[in-house]
Amino acid sequence: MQKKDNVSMSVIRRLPRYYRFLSELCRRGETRVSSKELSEKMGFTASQIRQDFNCFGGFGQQGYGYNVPQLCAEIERILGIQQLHKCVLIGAGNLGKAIVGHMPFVQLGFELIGVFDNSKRVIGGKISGHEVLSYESIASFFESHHPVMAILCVPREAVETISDELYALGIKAFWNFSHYDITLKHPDAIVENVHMNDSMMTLCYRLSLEE
Amino acid sequence: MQKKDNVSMSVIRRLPRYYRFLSELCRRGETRVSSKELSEKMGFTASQIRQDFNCFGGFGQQGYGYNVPQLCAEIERILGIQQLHKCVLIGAGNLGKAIVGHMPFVQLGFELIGVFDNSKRVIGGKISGHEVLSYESIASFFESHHPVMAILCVPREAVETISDELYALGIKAFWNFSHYDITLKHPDAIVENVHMNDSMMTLCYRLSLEE
DNA sequence: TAGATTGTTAATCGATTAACAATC
DNA sequence: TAGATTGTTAATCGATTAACAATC
Repeated sequence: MQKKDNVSMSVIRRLPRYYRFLSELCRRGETRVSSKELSEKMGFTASQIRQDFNCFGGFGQQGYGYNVPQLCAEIERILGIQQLHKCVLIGAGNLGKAIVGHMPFVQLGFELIGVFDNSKRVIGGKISGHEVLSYESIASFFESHHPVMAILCVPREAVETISDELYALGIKAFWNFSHYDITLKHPDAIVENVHMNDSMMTLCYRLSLEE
Repeated sequence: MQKKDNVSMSVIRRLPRYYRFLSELCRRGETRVSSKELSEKMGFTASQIRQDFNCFGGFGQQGYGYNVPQLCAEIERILGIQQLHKCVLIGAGNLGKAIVGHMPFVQLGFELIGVFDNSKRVIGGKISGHEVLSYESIASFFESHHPVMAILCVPREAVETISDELYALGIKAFWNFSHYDITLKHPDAIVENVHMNDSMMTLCYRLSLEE
């Protein structure tokens, strides 16, 4: 039942994966799972799985294993998914549209409260039920709504300016897709860069290895 | 000048990042850089940087540092970026369009040779200069063109079927975006899943920590 | 009780960092 | 030559795995 307070990033990054698997088991109505079964399904070792869960407390029962819905709920709680952090998305191009249309925000702990663009062509239109607002009005929007996270889907040239502006307006975290190869740096802000370029180059390397 | 043949994935995953930084230095006309300078700019330790480069050979010169264009070229060579692996993209929805329009394929070591969809509405149309082909014709396309990598941008329900089909047709690698939370498993295939969901949940966790 | 499986400690493995001799 | 910086070995650190006592 001990509870580490400095859980390593290696563990944290595995949590969403556990959550995905356990949600699926839950959905199928499974009630019970052992670290051994999970290890076979997920490709981690049983030992690692027990270690990971024990960073947060003893969720299992000797001789039985883990209760699926309970474990699932615990991980959901640890991830803080019930909190619905308010977020905005900047850039209603194809990538922005794909994310607005297909990201299950609420299931991931977020609430999308605004979509912004600076192009007259799209402002005022709707994507997946969200009206596209003018980026020019974003300061007053922040004053009244206080979003904490911004998803950036804007062109390369615009990233730096926009992230600076949003940071000044008090945004706490960025999820940056914008042009695949920038590294955002803002003191105190949480930045998650989705480096598509890097991941594709890694793929290139691995293909090259095979000749 | 020793050359490890089993370079760890931790090192490989840093290579694209080195490449991005060095390309930028190159572009600016810098000719020389030391591991110390790089460490300050990139946030790795100088020691790690030297270790990393030395997995592949001695690219530097004592007392001088590294020659920027040369080092950059070496990493490009290691990553195999000049090889232009043929790839196809499946699914010409918003995500597919964003990727076709904005991924600098050639710079990343790939050549996009076909875009496929199964919707009559988009087949025959063009996105960023690429004609959208019918998914039904993909088998014959494979026979004549032999792509090695497939980018999946299709709905969740379609992922499994499509990946099975392409694997049977001889595809060697998948870059799977399709619905953010599937884990593709094909024996022998190289699979790179872009888990947007997971990355967003990690962000949620970190935001929750801050209250 | 016997069997199963956790929680937890100890051992191993691998990756990062420090140190320094080699050398430009 | 003196100063700088690599290449490389050794030390440290952290993460994973193994082992097993606790206990359901």
